[in-house]
Amino acid sequence: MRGFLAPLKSSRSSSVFNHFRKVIKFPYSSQTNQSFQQRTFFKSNNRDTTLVCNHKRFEETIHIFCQQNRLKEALQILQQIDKPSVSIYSTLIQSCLRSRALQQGKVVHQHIKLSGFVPGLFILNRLLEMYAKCDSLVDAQNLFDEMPDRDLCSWNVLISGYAKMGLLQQAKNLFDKMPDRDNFSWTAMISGYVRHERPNEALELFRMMKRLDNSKSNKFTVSSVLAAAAAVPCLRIGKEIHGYIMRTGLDSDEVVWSALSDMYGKCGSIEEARHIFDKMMDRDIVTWTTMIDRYFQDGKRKEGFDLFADLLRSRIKPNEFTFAGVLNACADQSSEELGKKFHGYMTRVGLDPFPFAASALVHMYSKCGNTVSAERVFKRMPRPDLVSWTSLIAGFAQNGQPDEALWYFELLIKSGTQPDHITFVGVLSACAHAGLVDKGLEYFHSIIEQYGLTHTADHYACIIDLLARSGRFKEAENIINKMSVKPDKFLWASLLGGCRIHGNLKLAERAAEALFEIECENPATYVTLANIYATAGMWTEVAKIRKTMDERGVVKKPGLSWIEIKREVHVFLAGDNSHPKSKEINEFLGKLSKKMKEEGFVPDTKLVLHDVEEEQKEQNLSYHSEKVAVAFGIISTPEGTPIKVFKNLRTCVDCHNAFKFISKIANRKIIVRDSNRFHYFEDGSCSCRDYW
DNA sequence: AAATCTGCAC
Repeated sequence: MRGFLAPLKSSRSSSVFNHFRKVIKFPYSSQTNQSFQQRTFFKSNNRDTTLVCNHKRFEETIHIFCQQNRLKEALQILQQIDKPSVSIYSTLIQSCLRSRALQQGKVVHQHIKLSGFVPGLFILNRLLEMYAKCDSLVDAQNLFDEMPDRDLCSWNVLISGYAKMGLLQQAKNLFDKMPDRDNFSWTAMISGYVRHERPNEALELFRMMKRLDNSKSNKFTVSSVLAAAAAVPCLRIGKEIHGYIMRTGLDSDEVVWSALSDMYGKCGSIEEARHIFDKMMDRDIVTWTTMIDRYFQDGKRKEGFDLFADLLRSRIKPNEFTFAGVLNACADQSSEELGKKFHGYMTRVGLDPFPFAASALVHMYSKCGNTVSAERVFKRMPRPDLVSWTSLIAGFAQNGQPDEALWYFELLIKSGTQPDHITFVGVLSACAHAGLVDKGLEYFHSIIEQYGLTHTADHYACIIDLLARSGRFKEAENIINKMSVKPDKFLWASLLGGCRIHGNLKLAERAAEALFEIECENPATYVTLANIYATAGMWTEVAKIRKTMDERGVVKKPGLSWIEIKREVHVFLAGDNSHPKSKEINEFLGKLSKKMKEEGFVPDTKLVLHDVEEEQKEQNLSYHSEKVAVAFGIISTPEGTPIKVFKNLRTCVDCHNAFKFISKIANRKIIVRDSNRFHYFEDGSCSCRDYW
């Protein structure tokens, strides 16, 4: 580069020029040619230097433009050269491949054909790869068929291109036809299966490979096959491969170790994964991120954050994937303060506009109930992708801002982006939150009619939720009876919930029966059904359900609520008085209850089985966990501060009503996020129009 | 001269 930029000595340059003048076409007059040189050669060098135009320099210019991804300019210069060398073509094709520029790649291919250059296998394979990677398999296939000679590489490039696109059958056909196979062929085929979620076929192929020719496996093959074992997931097979790796001495590569650790993590053996992680000599950011995320997915938040802290102390820099995982963990426990800290860090290192990281930020702020910040992050994104749009829409929907959610959806459509099935989950739940049944139905039908997508089980669950909540059971049943996919547990649970609100006993029994078949261990189904019977005064049935629960050993999960105050998370369990301020909280709640009764609050006594907590309440002053958390929030923050509380289960009806009164009496905005939605209470009313 | 491990939205 430096040599190229340095001016040539004039005496030498003229002879070089003469040497090449025969093979260079000059479409410009000498005057224009002069300015052309300066324009192309010295973009990055302001020195006014006299240069001689020669073949070599044209080629070097092309190399530089390719390095800078300035394909258009490189192609312009290509037109000036009569007989480009192999390396020029190779550089150009590689550059097209890198920027996935199919059209420019075709121009180069055309140039090769017209220039009379007879491409060797090297160039042809490059072209083949370019077509395969630009997803233009028709061109790749045509070229492959035209090729007079093919080597292993040609086959492999085509196979790995076919396999990556998901055309596994075609790839397999090619693979079977191959005269000879090397480890590239095997790896391409195996990783194709893994990538398209067919791990068992990948493992089968690996077994076949071991049987036919053991020497063909290398670090790439075993990494792929470990990913297959992780995807099943099957610890036994994973351990077998681990043994194989040790026997064959393939354990010297970092990526293999990384895949190994990942396999153990995914197969549920996190200690073993950490053990391998600790033994690794040279951990890269992928390894770190994998390990940290594994902890989070295992519900081990503390270990995850601790490891992240270790990472920040190391010399390895976290990337946007790392932050996406960590922010997701913040979102799960709604730690806005912690999330903000990471946001600040991301801004400092310049990671915040990356789509992956920005979407995670939008998600985190939404899950913490801060749609203002979520929207701000979104608006700052240079080019928001579909995931960011969907995060924002879903965030507004969950936060009781359906108008904003639908407004952003319309904006998304106007921007020309095609929504996907997940976007519509957000849209439909926004309609549910707003009680917009007909609008919801309209969107539901538009999924197929306007957007050419198919209805997923999630869409059906959403629309049944919407119809059942508003008591439109006939329509709900009609949809269920002619659904294109099997109704899942979320759909039945929505229907059951709707039946509870409207006291539809017959349909409730159908829903509960279906739920018992899918997951007989979920206590929520028993409790809801019992409550429906209780409301109808059918006490024998209630007793029967209690008995069945005992027999099957079904236990209601304990309700858990938490609140973050000054970066510290306080967790409350119903009936648990271990918090240092327990006495104060109970006193406050006692006073509050009295005041609430005066204001006309009637505790809901019909719901006998909804909670055991309920029954004990009057006797020992043990309150629902979310009530305790709210009370603690009120007494530990200055007047006027909004209270944000989170619960692992769904908020109970009684508390939902109580919070309306509390928001008025204490003059506080109360925000409760339960397992699946937000509830906003202000001055005696709640924003959720869909709740109970 | 081609490839292997992480991964945001419901």
